[in-house]
Amino acid sequence: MAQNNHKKYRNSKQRTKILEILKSTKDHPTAVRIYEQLRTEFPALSLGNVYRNLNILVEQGQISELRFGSTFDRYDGDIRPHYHFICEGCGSIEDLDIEHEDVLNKKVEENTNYKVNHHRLEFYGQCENCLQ
Amino acid sequence: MAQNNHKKYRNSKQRTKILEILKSTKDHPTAVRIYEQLRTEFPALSLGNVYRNLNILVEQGQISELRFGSTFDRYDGDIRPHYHFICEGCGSIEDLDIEHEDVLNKKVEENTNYKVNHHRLEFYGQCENCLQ
DNA sequence: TTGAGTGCAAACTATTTGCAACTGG
DNA sequence: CCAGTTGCAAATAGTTTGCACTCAA
Repeated sequence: MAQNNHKKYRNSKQRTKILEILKSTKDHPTAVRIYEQLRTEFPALSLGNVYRNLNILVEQGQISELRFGSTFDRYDGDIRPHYHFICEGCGSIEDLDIEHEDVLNKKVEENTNYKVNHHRLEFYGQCENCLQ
Repeated sequence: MAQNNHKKYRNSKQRTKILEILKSTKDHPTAVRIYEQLRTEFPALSLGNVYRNLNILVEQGQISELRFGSTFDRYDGDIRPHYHFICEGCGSIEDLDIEHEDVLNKKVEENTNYKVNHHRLEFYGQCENCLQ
C-alpha cells in the first residue's frame, strides 16, 4: 500500500503544520477537519492539498491512517462473529478459523468507561498464492 | 447502524437470489461483483437495486457487511501499533491502552498458510458521553 | 533554476436517492 | 389495491488528479 516510490520531499509550511496538528492531538481527525483547522492560518488552502500531504506523511511513515473509506464494502453471508484475513497482494478476504474472543470486550470495558458491543479484528498479509 | 425502522418486507426474486449467492460462497464479494453475477439472470438489473437489497439484508440480519468504504478516513499521529475504540453514538475514536498482541499474528500463521504482517482491532460501543 | 508543492476545478469511485412504473400478497 | 420493489438517471460524498503557477533548496 504505502510504497516508497516517492523519491524526494521538500519542506512545506502546510505539510509541517498538518504533521504538528496530528502529533499534538489525541483526536483522530478527518481530512476535512484538518482542512478546516488550517484554513484560519492558510486561507487559500485547498482540501486536495491536505489529502496530498496526508498521503505523503503516510508514505513517509510519520502518521498512520485508519481507513474507513476509499475501497469497497464487502458482504458476507456468514453472520456468526468471526475474524478475517485480507491479502495485501490480491485483495482476497478469507474467513479465519480461530475462535472469536468475546472476552476482549470485557477487557476493554475493565480499562475504560465505555460500553463495548462488539469488535472487529482483521489480519493483513499475503495469502498462499501471493507468497510464491 | 442497522436500525430496525424498516417495517415490512415483501419477497423479490432479486433479493432472494442475492441472499442465495452470499450464503453459498466463501468469497466476500463486493456489490459490483454480485451485480455482475446476477446480470445474466436479470439483464435489466440495476446496481442501485443491488445496493438497496444488500442494505435490506443487513437490516434483516441475514448477512453482514465488512465496511471498507462509505465513511471517512481518519488520521493518527501515533504510529505505534495500538487499538481503537469507536463510539457508535458520536463517532469519536479513542486510543485504547490495552497492550498490542503481536502474538495474534503468529497464532493466525500457525492455523493457515498465510504470511501475516499486521492486524487491526477495533472495538465498537458507546463512550462515556453517549452512555448518559 | 528546477522539480516539489500549491490552489483550483474537474474527474473519479462507491454508494444513495427521487421518481414513475411495476408487482406480490 | 397498495405499499414494497424496481430500473433509470441524477445526486452525493470522499478522494484523486491535471494543470499552470509558485516556492524552497
